[in-house]
Amino acid sequence: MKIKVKGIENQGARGKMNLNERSMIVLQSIIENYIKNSEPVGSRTLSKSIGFKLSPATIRNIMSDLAESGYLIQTHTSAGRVPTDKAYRLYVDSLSKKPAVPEQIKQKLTPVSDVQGTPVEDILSKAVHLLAELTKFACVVSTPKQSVSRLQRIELIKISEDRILVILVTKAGVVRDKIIFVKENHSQEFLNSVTSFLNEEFKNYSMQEIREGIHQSIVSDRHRYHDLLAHAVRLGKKAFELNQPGEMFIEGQMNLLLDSHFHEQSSVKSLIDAFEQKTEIMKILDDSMKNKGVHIHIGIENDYEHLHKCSLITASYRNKQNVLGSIGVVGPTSMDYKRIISTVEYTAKMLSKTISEQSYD
Amino acid sequence: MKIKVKGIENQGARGKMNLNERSMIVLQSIIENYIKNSEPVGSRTLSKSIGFKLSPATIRNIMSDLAESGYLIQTHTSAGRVPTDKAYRLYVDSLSKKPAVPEQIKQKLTPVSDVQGTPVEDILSKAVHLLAELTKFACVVSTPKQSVSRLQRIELIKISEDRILVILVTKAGVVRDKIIFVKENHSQEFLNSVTSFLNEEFKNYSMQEIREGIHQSIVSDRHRYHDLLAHAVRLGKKAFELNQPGEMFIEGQMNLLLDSHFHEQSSVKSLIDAFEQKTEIMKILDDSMKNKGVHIHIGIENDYEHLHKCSLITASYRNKQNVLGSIGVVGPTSMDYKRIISTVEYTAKMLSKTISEQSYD
DNA sequence: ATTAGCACTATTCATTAATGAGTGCTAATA
DNA sequence: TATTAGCACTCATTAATGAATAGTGCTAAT
Repeated sequence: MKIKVKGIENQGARGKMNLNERSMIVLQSIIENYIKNSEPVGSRTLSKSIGFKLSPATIRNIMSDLAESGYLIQTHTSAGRVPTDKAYRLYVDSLSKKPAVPEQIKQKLTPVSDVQGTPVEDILSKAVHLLAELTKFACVVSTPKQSVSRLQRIELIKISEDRILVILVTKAGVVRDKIIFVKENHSQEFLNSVTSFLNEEFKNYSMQEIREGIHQSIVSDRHRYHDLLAHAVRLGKKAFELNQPGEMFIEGQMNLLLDSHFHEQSSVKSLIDAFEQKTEIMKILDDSMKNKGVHIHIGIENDYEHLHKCSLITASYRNKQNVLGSIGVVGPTSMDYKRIISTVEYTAKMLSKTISEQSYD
Repeated sequence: MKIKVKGIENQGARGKMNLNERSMIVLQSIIENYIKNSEPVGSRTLSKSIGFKLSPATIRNIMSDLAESGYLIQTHTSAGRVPTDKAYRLYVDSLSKKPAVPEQIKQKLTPVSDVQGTPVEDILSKAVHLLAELTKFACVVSTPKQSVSRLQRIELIKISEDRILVILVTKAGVVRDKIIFVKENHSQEFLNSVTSFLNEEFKNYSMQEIREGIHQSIVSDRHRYHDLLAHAVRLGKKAFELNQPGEMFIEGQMNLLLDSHFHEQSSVKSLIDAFEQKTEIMKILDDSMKNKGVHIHIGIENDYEHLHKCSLITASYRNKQNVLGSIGVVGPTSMDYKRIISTVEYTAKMLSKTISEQSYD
């Protein structure tokens, strides 16, 4: 009892603020050590690897305090200590300035911007592939959100008596096609009139706006062409209906299995489920579109239970007008945050740049 | 020495033909046992599980012969026996008639055919997903080969001053879009003329035929429209250039890692490489389009070294006119061939049916 | 031709003991 | 008062041992 109290007093003395500078450095050192070797780190090892001189005994005291404040845990009594999610959070928050992107990574990523007239999907797929190769973790990227994409062009092509091929080209350069079924047998000429009407009316509007405004439009313009309008609206409604729930490309799942941090069976199985589900990871990607910069979700911070054992680093990409989607890395909580964060950030930047250059405006 | 010879004589006596019927049954029994439990099978176990009465000793003799003929190997002296690739080959070749498809599998696969106006890619992706779920292995499917696809419709859409969006719709219902860059600033009206010329000229021809014939065409028709033709050919050449090297969807890679047969690290790593490479597996899928029915590649039979530890079961799918691509399963050499073969076959059939219904003709 | 019996072999499993990395506490030190 | 050295203690990992087990191959009997 007495002893416990003394320990707490000690901690109180050292940590007048949230954490005294020295213990902060120790914690940082532990984290970086653990990230590197993925093994619990003990006081002896640390005493050597740390910058300045400090005996193992002193470090043990500090560690003891850190453990009590919830930054470290022990897997068992006589083992070294392992950082908690709380520690990682403190660590990434304290990363003063984003570290420079290594030249090597920059070079590897140049192929992303080296594309002429490539479909956006291919660019995304290339980017996520490279990201997986660089980070050695699983990576995901969401395709541009249809709802915020602005219309560049719509085209209606008669395919057969009852089928019309709808082509939507967005400003971002995404081409979406879908086939709609109709009862009436429209001529291609008629479809052309509808097409040019829709193009005039809706160019530059986002899909969402179009979907919401398509009724409005009838009302105000009712007088002009009568028959045309009725059909145009009917076709337009079908054409602009959102069909895809939003896609996601995944790469490098395998990397996770070979990773030393995931040697436990259970957490791997969890992750597999998470990737099969898709929706939960998609949610995180969508969230990441709301704010600028890199987003970091560490272990337990994730709502989704299957992601409790891993961290996600995400960043959105955009063209000149809009935020389109986001790209991210899924790895163990003990990933090399410095490196991953800067890599993700840089990749997203390159992606934005490339897609912006390809956009129409 | 004497003994060895005696063994060979024994084998000779039993196997007047290639393999006497009884040893065939024993081999079959061993294989099925090993497929089920993925553990070396011994004479005692077999003596019980085999249909008719046969003492362990007799079975040992038979096994010894089979081992000498290269159908079985032992991992070590006092272990049971394990079938070789040669044995699996004999086994699948002797599967007299394709076993019936379990009702359960049929039910699971009905969703594939339950699609109205869905893009072919989505159908493929759904099929391969279901196949992976059913087989619990990794599954692949190749997208319809562009070169054999027949043209239903081509459309040229002016996107910006120097960019034209090309839409190719094939009979199979695949919509391919690509953007081509041009120097001249053509009007949309002009593009429309080119479009209808190309459509008239090339409808129902395969992409390959079109690519080969596009020169021919100029020559014969030289007189008709002059200026138009020159441009049409130039644009057409660009438009029909094959852009994609042929895609492939992969699903269920993770299944392999959880599989009991792949407990060795090395073979998993090999497979990962094989999937990253893609080209080698693609080759096998392409090969499978040349002949009807199910194709089976067992372990060492594969040219590609990384696939030596696994088997591939593939089958092509088609629409009414053409073989379009193929779908397949990648699993351990000790997979349940009966089940997998029939499942792949049935899936391919459903796929063909579904796609045929969606084809235009 | 088949089988029973026996000697022999290699794996697997549990037990034990030795090693070593690490902690916590106390007492000495600067 | 903060730091450090020293010591007892804990627990995981490793290696060694031996018993149990599943399997084979050979020989002799049926």
